[in-house]
Amino acid sequence: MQPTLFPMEPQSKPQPARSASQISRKALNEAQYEAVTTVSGPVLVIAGAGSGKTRTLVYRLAHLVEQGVPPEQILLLTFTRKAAQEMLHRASLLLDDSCRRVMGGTFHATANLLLRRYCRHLGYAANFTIIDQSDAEGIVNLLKSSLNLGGENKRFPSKRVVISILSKSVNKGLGIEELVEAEYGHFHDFADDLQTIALHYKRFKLEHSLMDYDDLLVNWRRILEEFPEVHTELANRFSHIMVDEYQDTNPIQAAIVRLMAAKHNNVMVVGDDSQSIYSFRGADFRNIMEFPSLFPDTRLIRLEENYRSTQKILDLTNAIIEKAQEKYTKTLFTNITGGEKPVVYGARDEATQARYVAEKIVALHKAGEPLDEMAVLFRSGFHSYKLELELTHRQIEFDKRGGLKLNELAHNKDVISYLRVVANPHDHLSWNRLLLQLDKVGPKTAQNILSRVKSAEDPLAALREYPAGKTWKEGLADLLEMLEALRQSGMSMGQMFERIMDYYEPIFERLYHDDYPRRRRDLDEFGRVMGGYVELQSFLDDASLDPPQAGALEPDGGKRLVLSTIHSAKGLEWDTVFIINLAEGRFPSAQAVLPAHREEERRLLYVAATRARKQLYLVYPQEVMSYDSSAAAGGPSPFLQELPHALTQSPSPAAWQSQSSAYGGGQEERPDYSIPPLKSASSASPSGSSSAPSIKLGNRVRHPFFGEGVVEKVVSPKSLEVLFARHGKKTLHLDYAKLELVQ
DNA sequence: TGAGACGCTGTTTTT
DNA sequence: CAGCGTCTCA
Repeated sequence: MQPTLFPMEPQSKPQPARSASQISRKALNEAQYEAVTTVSGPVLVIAGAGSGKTRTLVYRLAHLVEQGVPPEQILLLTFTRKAAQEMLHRASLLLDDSCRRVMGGTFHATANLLLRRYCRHLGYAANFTIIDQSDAEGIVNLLKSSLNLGGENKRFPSKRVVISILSKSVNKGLGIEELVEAEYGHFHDFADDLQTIALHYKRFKLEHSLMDYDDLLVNWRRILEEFPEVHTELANRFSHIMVDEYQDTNPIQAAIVRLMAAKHNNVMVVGDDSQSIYSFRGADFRNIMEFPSLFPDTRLIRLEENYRSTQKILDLTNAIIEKAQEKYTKTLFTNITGGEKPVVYGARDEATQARYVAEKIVALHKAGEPLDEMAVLFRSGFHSYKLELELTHRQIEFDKRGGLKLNELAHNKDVISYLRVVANPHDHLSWNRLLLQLDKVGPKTAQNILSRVKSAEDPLAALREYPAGKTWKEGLADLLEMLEALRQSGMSMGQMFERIMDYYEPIFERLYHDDYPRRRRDLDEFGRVMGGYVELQSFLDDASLDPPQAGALEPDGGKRLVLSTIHSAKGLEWDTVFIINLAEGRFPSAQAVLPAHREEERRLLYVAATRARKQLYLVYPQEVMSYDSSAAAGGPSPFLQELPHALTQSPSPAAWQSQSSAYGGGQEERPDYSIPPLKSASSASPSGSSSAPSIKLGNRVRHPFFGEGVVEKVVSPKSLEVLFARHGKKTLHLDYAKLELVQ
């Protein structure tokens, strides 16, 4: 996360082609070669998982430059900034450093750079602040109270839902009313209020020079659509455009691509409809299929040979996607033979699952597998907590990706707010946060102060004149003094951090008195990241657009195991992949009830499983505890149950012996539970296998966690559907669940 | 009007 | 378990 502004400036003269490399021909298969060398006109590449998509993009990049296309005229849009940099790096190895001058990054980061330059056309000052989702939610909160909405009504959508509705409305180009009717029927009564909030939200952002993620895209499109001279300038500037992960773009991004390519029409997009996993961000996998209608005479190229996984893994992933309701046929094949069938393992609970995975990793590592060639993937950030404990105990180093970001921690947000106010004094969202930190200042006072300085040219100066209450006069003066000091240029980012901490430290300790020592470490880490920047604005931009992972110090070169959400694992691959918590209620996520959402969850599993080169483990706990240690869910995910049995194997009992757990080893083992794979090996807990007397339809049964229930359905000789009084309907497998008949 | 205590609820994924 | 809203007291 170094400051990486991509050069926008001079266009260099065409580079003479370096030695005509035959690189491409040999290193590429026929379809890849065609994709690399088709440099004019629109091209759509449907690239199956592991089909050498990145390789193709990298070679094409090098090929273009080699053909004499000035790197500055190439625009590479990727899903993460890291992906762009990785590709530019690899292209520069193939050819030379000129590849580095290609303009590349995410849609959002590129929008940011362009808008800093052109946003004045839209009435925005160039020092606008980019806000993240929680900032956006903060605005909704402010509006809710100032507009007196939702107050007493408990059913009013939460700020989170409000923002997702507003965002969807923007991304899908639907009116609030329309959208609410279509997708949020239960909020029908609030459609008007939502409309009001939407209006004020928009106004608030404009008045205070704030842009959210959607604004970056929408405003990029607007300057292209509404300002022909800007459109011409930009469309002329980029002669070649490439877009990666096109299946995860939304209609706005599609429009941007169309407009940016309007002059030269040399645009290649790459993607895989089976791997579309961002519909919550407005993406629609059908977008990729519509590309040819956006660009007539599109050349369609399919990459279908998989170079990543063994046939045994591919058989399973094909089976996963085979079940998809809607799919565009694409047959993946590989020439990689051998390997093991994917392993399916039902652990008793999360602790056992963590232990199993950790022990397996240790064993594989001992057998020579480098730690960084293994990864553990999961649906949601918190799914790995137990495993993190286990790994920490065993001193296995890991990197966690996805989940909490450094800039999402409240105390780091505080620090960001000071800087934001310096960069953009009209940012009332940040002002509000800072004012609330003053002792004796609450929401009312903060609003009063802000409404008075609203129209001031220089809010800082205006505040100094403000008739402060005597209880908080001093606090305000200190704050202003600190901000004034930051505003004087000449301070390095490191010095700014020091100055902020001088002021903030006592406030910080008061605010977070229970655990400020722990939080202090995050702040120091944050300060170090900040110290790496030269420019305040680029630090703030990156803090929103490319936030560093919490707890992940910059890589020290040591090889580490990777823990990652599936979303953050997109595009990556490892020898060995564990997918954990593949359990009912967790994956697919319990929230995914609509068919379309469940379909996306299935694609998510597909993405996860196709990350594996040699070995794949699918693991789930029989019981999942929720935070208050009641049973919440558990048992194999429906996705697992529908997979053909022949494609997977159970772990051999000898493969891992239950040693004393690193944590909770002494915990009373609940005698009712046997560890499934060991059960047949008779080492199961004593009373475990005595369960499952013949249970019939209509019987009352007792389950150790779910309590009492009635058998509703006998699915198979070994599995039942039981309706529990307190936990609803569960499907239980008699080999795993200990059920007692209740007389 | 602000601060702090208490009790209820709901819990993805990311730019 | 945190992040709400609600309630009470200063």
